[in-house]
Amino acid sequence: MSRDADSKLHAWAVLLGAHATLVEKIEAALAAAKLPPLAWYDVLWELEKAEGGKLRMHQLAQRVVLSRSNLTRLADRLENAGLIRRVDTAHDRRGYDCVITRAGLAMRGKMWPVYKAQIESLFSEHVTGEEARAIGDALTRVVKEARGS
Amino acid sequence: MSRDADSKLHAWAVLLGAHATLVEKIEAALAAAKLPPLAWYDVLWELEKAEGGKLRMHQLAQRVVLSRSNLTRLADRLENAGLIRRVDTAHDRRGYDCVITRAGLAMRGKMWPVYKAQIESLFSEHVTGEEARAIGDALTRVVKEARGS
DNA sequence: ACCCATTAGTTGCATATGCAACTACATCTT
DNA sequence: AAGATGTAGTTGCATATGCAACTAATGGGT
Repeated sequence: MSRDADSKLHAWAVLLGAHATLVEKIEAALAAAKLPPLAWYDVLWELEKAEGGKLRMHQLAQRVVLSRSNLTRLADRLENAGLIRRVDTAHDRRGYDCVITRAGLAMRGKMWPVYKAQIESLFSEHVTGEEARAIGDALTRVVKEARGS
Repeated sequence: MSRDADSKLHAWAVLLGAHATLVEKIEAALAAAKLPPLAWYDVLWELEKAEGGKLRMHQLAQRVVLSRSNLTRLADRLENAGLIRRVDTAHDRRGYDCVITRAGLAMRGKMWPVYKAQIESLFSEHVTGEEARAIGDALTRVVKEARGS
């Protein structure tokens, strides 16, 4: 039991280290290809996945796990770059829909191969299929609990 | 094979989400207990683990995965708070050793229970021992490769 | 011994981030 | 239908972060 507890704390520590190391390398690869940072990718991807390519600001903030104030400015930059647009919604005059533009779709398309290549060489290559499934299952459960309750 | 590739990409995506979600919650818990952020904990812990409670700046930067410039200022804050000290090393007049102070040890001791409680309720509770071992093993390998080559 | 490339660490600058306060609108309660 | 309460999003401010340029010291090659 204490053995288990230790291996869990250890797993968390290693997860932190792996995250930091890989994200740093991925950001470097994107920058080297003169592409925007990972945060931009996340926003574009969430929008592209969403029904009609649009989401409300607060939904987007939740999905990319950013404070709302932070998302406001991130959205400013993306809008400035022409990759998204803010359009008024019919039903709630307080808020907007963020919509991905044609240029946004193109940019995500350009970022993905670079990103994917990094994930594969840094992560996938060194992880077995079984481990990947364990990671996916376990962390899906973790996220669900953390957000649900 | 494509099945495997997908589950690996998926695992990475979930890992990113889990990291963001949990770190956010842990930071909130530390702040609520009027304790310093996670980054401070990392520095203190690396120093405490190290031989003689001291490390060179660049070693510390590597271990906490921070750019050197960033570590300079993080160290400033910690030094300012009396938790670490910078002392000249005998052998290299360019650099310093960062040493953890008595107050630094005490602070890490105060932070750990709060941090640990969060890890357990957010992570350990929802992960089996087997999954934890898979995560630890796989990501240890990943980090080693990413840093080694 | 001397220069050159390298390494350690800090700083200027631009950008990114979170919190709390704010405005504007929506919704609930009575 | 009016006022209280809550929600959407933005902004001011303080802090945090990375990159590139800088200073200082080391070490290797000749």
